[in-house]
Amino acid sequence: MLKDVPRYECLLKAAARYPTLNPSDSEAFLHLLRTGDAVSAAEHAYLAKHDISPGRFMVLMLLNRSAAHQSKPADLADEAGVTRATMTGLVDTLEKDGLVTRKNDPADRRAILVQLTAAGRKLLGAMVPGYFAAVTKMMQPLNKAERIQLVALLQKIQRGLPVPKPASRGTAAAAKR
Amino acid sequence: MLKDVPRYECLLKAAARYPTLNPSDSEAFLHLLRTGDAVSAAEHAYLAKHDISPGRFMVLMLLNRSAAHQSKPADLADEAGVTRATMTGLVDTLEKDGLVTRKNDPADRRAILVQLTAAGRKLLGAMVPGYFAAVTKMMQPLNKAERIQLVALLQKIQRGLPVPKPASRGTAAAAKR
DNA sequence: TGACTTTGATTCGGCACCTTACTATCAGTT
DNA sequence: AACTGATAGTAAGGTGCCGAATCAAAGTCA
Repeated sequence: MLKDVPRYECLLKAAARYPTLNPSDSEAFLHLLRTGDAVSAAEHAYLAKHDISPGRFMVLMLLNRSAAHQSKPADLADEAGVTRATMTGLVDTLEKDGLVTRKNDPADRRAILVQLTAAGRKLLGAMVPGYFAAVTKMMQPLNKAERIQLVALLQKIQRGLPVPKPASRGTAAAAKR
Repeated sequence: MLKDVPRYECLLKAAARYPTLNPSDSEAFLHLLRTGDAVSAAEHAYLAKHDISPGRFMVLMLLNRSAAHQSKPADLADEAGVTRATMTGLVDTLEKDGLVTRKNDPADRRAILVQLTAAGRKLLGAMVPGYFAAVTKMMQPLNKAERIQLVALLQKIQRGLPVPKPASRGTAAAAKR
């Protein structure tokens, strides 16, 4: 992802060739992509120290949040914003590492329940405090007022955007009616 | 990527369990990740209409920017922020689609030059105006003052972050001395 | 009940990206 | 000229994610 955002004057020059290019818009767009990517990379780097990917970490956090420490893959996929196929893969590797187990859902024989194991809870206990500390450190350069401002600006953009995509099946059907 | 950012009150509750969790920081962090991801997905969706990936598009844009419409893969990789191995793959598929060609660099027999073909220029001509228009549309919800504010906030965060990572080889050696 | 649509989970193939490990080539030192 | 070390490009193998296709089990409605 683009090592350096072009300087504003370069954008101005480019705008001469492309009438649809708005330098200020493009600048904001590029910075948003770039910073989002950098933050995401920093998160990835922290999680990698514990041998876990962002996707797997999210699954663990979602399970940890639920009272019974268990959920159906389809629900996890919807909450995490990934496809069910992807969730199958995530659960596969988590299970291989002994962090979750699969068991049959007594209420629906098609479904299974993914459950956090003791090892999974232990791993979370060991890494979650450091995770939040890392998040705080990343946001350090902004004071509280600035953070609020940032959230407000991001939300404005967000609302104008088509909902991400991995709608998979559930939401597609839900949207149709 | 997390379909809905948790509401602030949920973050407050979570903070009770995890002393290192700062709700305001986490909220900003989550929104940044989420919006960055959504914007990137929107870009991806636009480019997909022209059967091209963000990575390949970036290569075409970088080539288009240079006067001779040609560059060495190593330079492209550095500018695009990907590894050289990844650049080999990107150029492979671009070449397969006839958008660029590889030729030997007369000045260095290890190197090659990647060159934009007429088809590549034609494709860019057809899609770049729409691309910038889409960018502008995404940033529509923000007025100019807000965009400037956003860029300023993002830059503050950016500067506190470790430089992304795919340093590959060039910068690693450069940084060592 | 039987025929339909929906939903849950999975498999498969594909893409983009990474790291690691090579083979050429070049450039500086002795 | 030979030695050393950096650099150019690539191949191989792995990860994370997606879309499409498949199959079993529910749900729905005549």
